[in-house]
Amino acid sequence: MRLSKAEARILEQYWQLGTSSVREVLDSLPEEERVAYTTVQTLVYRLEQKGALRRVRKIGNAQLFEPAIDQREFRSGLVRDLLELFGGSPRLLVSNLLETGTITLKDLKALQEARPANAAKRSRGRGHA
Amino acid sequence: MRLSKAEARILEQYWQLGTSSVREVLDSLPEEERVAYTTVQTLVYRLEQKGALRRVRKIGNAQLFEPAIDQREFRSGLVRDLLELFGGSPRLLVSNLLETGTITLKDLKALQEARPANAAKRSRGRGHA
DNA sequence: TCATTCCTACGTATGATGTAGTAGCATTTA
DNA sequence: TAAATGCTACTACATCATACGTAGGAATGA
Repeated sequence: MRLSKAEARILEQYWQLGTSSVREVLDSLPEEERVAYTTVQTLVYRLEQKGALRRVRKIGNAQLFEPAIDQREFRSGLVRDLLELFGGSPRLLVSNLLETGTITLKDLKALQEARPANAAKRSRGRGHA
Repeated sequence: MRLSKAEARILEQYWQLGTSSVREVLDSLPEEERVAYTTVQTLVYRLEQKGALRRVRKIGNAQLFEPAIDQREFRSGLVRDLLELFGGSPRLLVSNLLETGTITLKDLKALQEARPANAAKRSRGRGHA
């Protein structure tokens, strides 16, 4: 599933807010990103069509939606796509982070210590933040 | 500068081939990605307009192009964009790589050892792998 | 030189995306 | 209950991206 930038932005809000209406999402956007109600609505519909949101129930006549995909999985997809442009090498990607000073060796060390060995196994099946 | 996926794909070929013609790029694409000559041409033109390629000279009546931007810089831009969707946290990004098993602790260790401390300074002005 | 081949310039078609408007039903409220 | 408000569903439309076709000029070779 491929989401556009604007769609991803809305989905982000849903992850942050949890189940909510179009209106609530709109209101949650910072001033600078404010768009028309129907613009958000369209994006929400497209996200629903793509299976990224699902409608859960109505409150009054407002339809509530909630995320239907996991943020972690979504991000993994993004990373996967990006990796294609790094010749499939995650090490090149991390190298880039290091070279541009985006991340430091200290950061890496911290990550390693936070994740002693069995890290990979943890990744499935628990609620997200 | 923002490149589409297809454009980025063509630019990749240029980085690999160096100075070359539309025809050469087309021929260099693997079977599964083969498209029409004019499709590549369109992409090359757009890349030129965006300043990612520049025309260098003619051989016969074929125009030769070469990359006008650095692969490393380009990738950095991509990573920067991606990071926005990780709440700007490179550590979250690397966490994701670890959690999905895309990269291992061993990889990280290797990277760290390959780059003792002065890593950031090395990043400019040498050819890539 | 004349046919063939190749390249360029330009144009077309289609689908995705960003942004928003309108009509009308549902809900709330005077 | 009738007006006001809010939400949904549908539509509109401009722009971008992908992909390709065609016309015609340049180069090549017989």
